[in-house]
Amino acid sequence: MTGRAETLPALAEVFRAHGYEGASLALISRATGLGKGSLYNLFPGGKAEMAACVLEEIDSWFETNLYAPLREARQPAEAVSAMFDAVEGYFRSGQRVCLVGVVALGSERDRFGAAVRSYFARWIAALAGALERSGRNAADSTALAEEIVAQIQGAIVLARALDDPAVFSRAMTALRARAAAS
Amino acid sequence: MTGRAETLPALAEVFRAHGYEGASLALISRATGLGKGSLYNLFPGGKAEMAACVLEEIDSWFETNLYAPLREARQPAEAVSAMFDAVEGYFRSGQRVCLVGVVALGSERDRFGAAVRSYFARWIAALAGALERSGRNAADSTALAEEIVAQIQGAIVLARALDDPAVFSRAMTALRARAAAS
DNA sequence: GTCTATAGAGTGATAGAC
DNA sequence: GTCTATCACTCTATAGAC
Repeated sequence: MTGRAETLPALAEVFRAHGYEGASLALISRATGLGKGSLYNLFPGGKAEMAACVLEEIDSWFETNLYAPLREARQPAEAVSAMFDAVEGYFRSGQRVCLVGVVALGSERDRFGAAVRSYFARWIAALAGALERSGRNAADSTALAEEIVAQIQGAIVLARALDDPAVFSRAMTALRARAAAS
Repeated sequence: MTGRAETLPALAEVFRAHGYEGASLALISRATGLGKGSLYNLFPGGKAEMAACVLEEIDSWFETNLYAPLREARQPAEAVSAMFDAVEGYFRSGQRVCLVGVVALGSERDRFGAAVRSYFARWIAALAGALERSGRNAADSTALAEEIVAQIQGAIVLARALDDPAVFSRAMTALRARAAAS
């Protein structure tokens, strides 16, 4: 009696590890412990629906754990700091890839374009709002938020390329300092 | 009588557009205009050898057009500025993906690990050297070089995710300013 | 009986290797 | 072009819950 929710974490790891095209149903079947029948019962739309559900789950995790706190924080500076904690934990210091970023770089971008755009646009908007409420003007806040989100994505690429998690941690430390500065 | 060199640009575009797994021999055959037989004649190692050659070609383009000028510049500040020009042109304002970055994020990372690591390590080292010769201390130069290279990678992700080349251009403008600052 | 969940053989298409 | 392996996917069969 397994539902979609229980399979999503394993599904997400397969897509992260192999990408959309590389995640074969055989791999998915092995990773989830579910036969093809069960998978198609849970996800009638096949692989595309599986990926869409995974992206949705990721989106809602970020909404709950990052965006909402950034938006609602009474102490925005602390919320920004907490965001960096969450980011370091979630991406395992750059050893875990950002699936939404991977999709944005791949040829599946068009299929999931709306979800990808929304994920990043809301991240930037929530962060920019927190920066603004902690004393910056609107234009600077948006610019810095965009830089921070991009730097996080780039730090994942670089940490994996150099096979060195310290690269990711250093980048987060530098970003914290920039976010905290005047 | 086509050689490897003539097929590499088309090959590179296929890998950039579809990723390593998504670049099928059928796509490659169509993009290069070569039959499968010719492809295996040119690249006996198959798809893996094609990708390795493409990465090598990219590496040597960067070596010639970015790293060497950064290392040898008599006016390092101008060389850094020229690097940003080259980067904006090469990545088409973020509409063209960095294949080395894509490989770093994918499951093919281990296969091409040495090439990927070398590409980014040499970029950072060459840039850090130019920053140092333009007046910074060694530690700051390395840190800033790492940040800049990561930010370029992240700006590609973000520009594609938001489907907005202006995101990439803004990021490059901000980086130029940081590189030029004291 | 009707339902949902399961496993897995079997489908044609297409993969990469040669 | 020819090969075999594997692709995403369909379908049949079977299970237990009600």
